[in-house]
Amino acid sequence: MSKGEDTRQTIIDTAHKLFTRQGYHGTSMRQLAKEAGIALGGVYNHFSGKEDIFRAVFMENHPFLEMLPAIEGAQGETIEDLVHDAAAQMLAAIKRKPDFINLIFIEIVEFKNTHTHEIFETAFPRGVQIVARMEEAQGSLRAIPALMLIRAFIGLFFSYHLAETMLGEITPPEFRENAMDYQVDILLHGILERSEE
Amino acid sequence: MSKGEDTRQTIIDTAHKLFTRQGYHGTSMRQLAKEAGIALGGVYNHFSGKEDIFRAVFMENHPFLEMLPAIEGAQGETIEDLVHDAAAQMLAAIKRKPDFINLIFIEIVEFKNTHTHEIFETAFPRGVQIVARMEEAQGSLRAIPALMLIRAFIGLFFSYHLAETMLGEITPPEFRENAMDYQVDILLHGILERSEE
DNA sequence: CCTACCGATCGGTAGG
DNA sequence: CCTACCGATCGGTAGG
Repeated sequence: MSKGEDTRQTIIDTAHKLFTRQGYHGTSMRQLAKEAGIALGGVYNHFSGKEDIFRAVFMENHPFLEMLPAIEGAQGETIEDLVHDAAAQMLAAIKRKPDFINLIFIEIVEFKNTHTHEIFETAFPRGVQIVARMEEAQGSLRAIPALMLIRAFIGLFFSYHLAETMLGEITPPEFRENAMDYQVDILLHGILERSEE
Repeated sequence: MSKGEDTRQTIIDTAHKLFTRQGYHGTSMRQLAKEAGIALGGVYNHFSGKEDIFRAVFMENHPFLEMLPAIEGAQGETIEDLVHDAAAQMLAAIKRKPDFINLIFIEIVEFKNTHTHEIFETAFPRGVQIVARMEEAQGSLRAIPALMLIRAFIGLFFSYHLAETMLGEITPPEFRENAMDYQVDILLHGILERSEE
């Protein structure tokens, strides 16, 4: 990696850290430059402006790019095993980068989703492949469009993460203990055909 | 209502509109004052500062205050009817105030949830009552803690709304058609005891 | 509730 | 002529 690419990556990583912790407008170019170890003016050799930096951070760290591999790499013989394994990997991805979903909030609040279509263009083909895989194994699944199943699955993690973020420190423990297990259980029960087990 | 209270309310309503559309840091005190029809300095006769205004907006317009009545007012003989009716009312509440959830994003990104505990203190007792009601009617419900059922139900709407916001304009229609119906169907199937219907 | 104004800091750019 | 970056400062705006 050249010196220039290295500096550019340092700026992106520093911006990612600061934006998710302090928000976009809450982070100044001066603070960003200082923490990245370069002068303010130097930032503009790599990016045309502040929004250009957010765009790069968003493209490199979008939650979908963490979630898709977790789903794609799920292992298991039965649907139950597949979903449980995918859920475990999603949970691990969330814990690895606990505030990566903040990027989506910034994108919605500050940029009105103007960058989301770029992410979607790269994520969509991979989503199609996942749908195809699910439809192959659809033996014991209920007759629900695969897109709706994926949406329910991904939605479960967004709402789980949102609830943990919002309520984590202020709710009684029984509101959160084993919450993920229960939510996955409800989802599984909701998408599987009823059968005599 | 006195003149002063009227002005205060105008500031809150204007701030609510601007914050949800432009974000917190994206809205200046000057713009807020101008759109509220008063001078910049006059705002500080009603609020101690910008954060104080957000706090008032947040307390008056928190999504929970829209969602709780929708759940509390649900009508129906069976669990299915109750959930379907509650879902319909939640959906109506979302459509009435399409970007009210942005307040939560601002609270998370800009304020790190510092105001959420205030909301929770007023919302919690009402949540307890809903739990009690659900446990009375728990005949055909699976053995899942009522708090987990409420969490799944509320989470469904957050993730639905988030998906609509993020993907609304850029996804093919089949990703969204009847999405709410399918998600409610999956939830219902997931929380109801299997029975010979 | 307004006019007038503050210390400081904002995102971005100058020449070298 | 290139790259990567500097110290200094631009015109405007932030909350108060």
